[in-house]
Amino acid sequence: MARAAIQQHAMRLFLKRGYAAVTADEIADAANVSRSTFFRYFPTKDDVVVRDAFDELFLDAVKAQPADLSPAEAVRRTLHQFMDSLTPEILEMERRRLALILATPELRQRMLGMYPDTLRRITAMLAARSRRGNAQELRLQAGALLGVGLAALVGAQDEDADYFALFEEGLARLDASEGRSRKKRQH
Amino acid sequence: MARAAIQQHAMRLFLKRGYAAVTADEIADAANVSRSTFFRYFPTKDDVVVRDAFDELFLDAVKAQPADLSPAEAVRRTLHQFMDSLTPEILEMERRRLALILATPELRQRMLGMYPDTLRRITAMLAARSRRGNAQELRLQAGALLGVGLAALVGAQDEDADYFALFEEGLARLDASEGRSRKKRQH
DNA sequence: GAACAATTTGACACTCAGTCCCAAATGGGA
DNA sequence: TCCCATTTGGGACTGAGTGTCAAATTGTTC
Repeated sequence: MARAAIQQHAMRLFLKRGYAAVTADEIADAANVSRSTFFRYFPTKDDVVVRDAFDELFLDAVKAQPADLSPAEAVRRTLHQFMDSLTPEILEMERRRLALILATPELRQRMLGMYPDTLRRITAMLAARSRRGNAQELRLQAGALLGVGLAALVGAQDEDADYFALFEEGLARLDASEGRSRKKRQH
Repeated sequence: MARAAIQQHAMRLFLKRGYAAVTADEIADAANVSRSTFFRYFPTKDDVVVRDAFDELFLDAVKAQPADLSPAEAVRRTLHQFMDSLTPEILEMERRRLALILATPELRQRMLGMYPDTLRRITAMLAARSRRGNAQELRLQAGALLGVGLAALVGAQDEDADYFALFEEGLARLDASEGRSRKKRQH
């Protein structure tokens, strides 16, 4: 209860006035909890925004894709499934959350700071999917996927383009350049 | 003068007692400057460590590699040249700096936070080398290189292996998987 | 329903990074 | 020597994050 209230009010305030302009005290007040409680639920202010309920689900969904798909293709399909299955409201909220992160230096940095961890999780997911290939090889595949994500992120910022579209395009290219030795199905 | 003194004393203290345990005040004292001066030269405490004199040089050196080399191969060669040309003392200092960054969450995060910027600079460098290929394509190449770097970084941490060795191995693989359409020379 | 234990919450004080502002020092020219 | 500009230092302030301890809440057992 407290947790949800904090997150909700925090997002509302952040979106209205910008991340930096809202203090932890204010959020706590708005959510009717004390500052202490705020920091008990969210060790840092960043956590309120950056903590993502979806990437766990997302990785599980990729893991569940047919084993004969290349990593890039498996990610691409999962992306589609998510876009299709999420309600428009949730999708819209996620978009705004992502936009806030990208527009705020601290949050962007925080998200990028999780890359090593994300890479480990992707590596583990790939290992579960293929169960062949040594750790270093799998890490490189994971790094390639993250590299595409990063390129999409920067592209989205610099060209003011859609992140998901760029990401998907990048995945397709990655698939084409590395996936020649794997079977492919059509989408 | 002040700048160098600050950086020197800061590194000495960080390496001795750990990054978090040393305050900006202490560093300023040790370097015989005021706190204000410290923050005038280094906007954040991180900057003292993370600010890298080499990556500028490194990118320039990659840019100067023969244009018929693949990006991965060009980077690989530049890496070799640097390892060979730097004095052992400087190389050792760089290793310790990197080790400090990797071992310190704040610094690691800070370094990763510069990835978008690094990607842009790599993209610009690739554009200067090839002058063919659209922005998105070049960004993806840059992303691939950074992905390899990230994989090496994580591998170095998790397997307690040498970062540079892993990075080079990753570059070789990247070159093999993408560079089939380009000429190659032997090292 | 009272008494009790455990967990959650709040209040408060503290450290430290980072910002701002203004006064003192420094260091060249003319 | 005087003047100007740039560099330095000295507080004072904000806000994030930590630690401690007491009060409140909740659940349990008799």
